[in-house]
Amino acid sequence: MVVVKMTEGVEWALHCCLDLAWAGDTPVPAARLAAHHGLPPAYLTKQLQALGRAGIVRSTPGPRGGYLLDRPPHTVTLMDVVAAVDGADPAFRCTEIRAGGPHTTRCAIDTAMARADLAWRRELAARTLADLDADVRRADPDAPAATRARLT
Amino acid sequence: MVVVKMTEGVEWALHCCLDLAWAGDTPVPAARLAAHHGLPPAYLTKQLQALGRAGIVRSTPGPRGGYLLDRPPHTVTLMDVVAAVDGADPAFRCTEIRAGGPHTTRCAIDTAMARADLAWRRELAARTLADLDADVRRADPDAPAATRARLT
DNA sequence: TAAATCTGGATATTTGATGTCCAGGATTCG
DNA sequence: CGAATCCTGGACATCAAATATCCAGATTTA
Repeated sequence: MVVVKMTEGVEWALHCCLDLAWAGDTPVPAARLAAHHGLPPAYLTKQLQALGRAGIVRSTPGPRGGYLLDRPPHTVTLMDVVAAVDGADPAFRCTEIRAGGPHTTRCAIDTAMARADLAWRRELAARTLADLDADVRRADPDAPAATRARLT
Repeated sequence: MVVVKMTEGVEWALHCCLDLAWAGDTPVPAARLAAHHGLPPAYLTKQLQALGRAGIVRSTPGPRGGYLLDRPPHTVTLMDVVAAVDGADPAFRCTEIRAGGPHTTRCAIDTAMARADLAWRRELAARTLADLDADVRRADPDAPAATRARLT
């Protein structure tokens, strides 16, 4: 019974994006990202591919290949990542059709829910990977370098 | 693949609460509410019971019994209904434990998500059944009376 | 007492997220 | 060139939660 539900995949994707931001221009194989977080590699692959289709991440095949962040961290919002992995479908679509006339007026409940959903998206769109990076450095300045070392 | 997911039950519960507001002090049986919306009666019952446990709705058994809204419409927020039906659990709990020290610092991703969730809840907590009623009357002044007539 | 209605638990069904596997293609290195 | 590494994409299996059904009681009205 969860109100705002996000797939686990979003959490993984966000962590991986931050990891890739720290890894810089060194490709990181999906298997290493998965191992770093203790995740099933075959499933994490799905999220990475979704990020790739969204243009957030880029991949290079072959030895020494792997994934790279394909855009500067300050241009990738959390909403971008969420939309890439979980889709950008409307959150709440009320099925009631107003019976009053020929116009299909939007149900009042639907409107209220859409407004709440918009507030949620706006909040996520206002924060980027660069913001997360800054937050982490504030709490633990060594964490990014340590992660980079473990991944590359 | 839905980002903000709410159970269908929430939609039903909201519609029923509005219906009960319009029905005033005349009890409406669950079966009639279900028929009005074309919903499975046995399942709608569950949502109504949840609303009852939350003190939003009251029930009276026996013939001429049914459900009543138990609080003035302007005191029932959409968040109240959502919490009653879907629970008020934390929306996003990031599993990463910071490795830096003895403190279990909250992960930056978790914090960002919590902020977005809060914005969503705040929006829902800012609107009441009375607001919805006003919206509906603005679009179709006769709808409340018509619904009341069909239900009582 | 008989009919109407709610209560709450047990249980089945369905849907979507989660997880696995594999055949194929691209790239690097020896 | 050949082998190893790595990604791609689809098909499929599993599992948890929402959805849906049913029923044996309890309560109230008439």
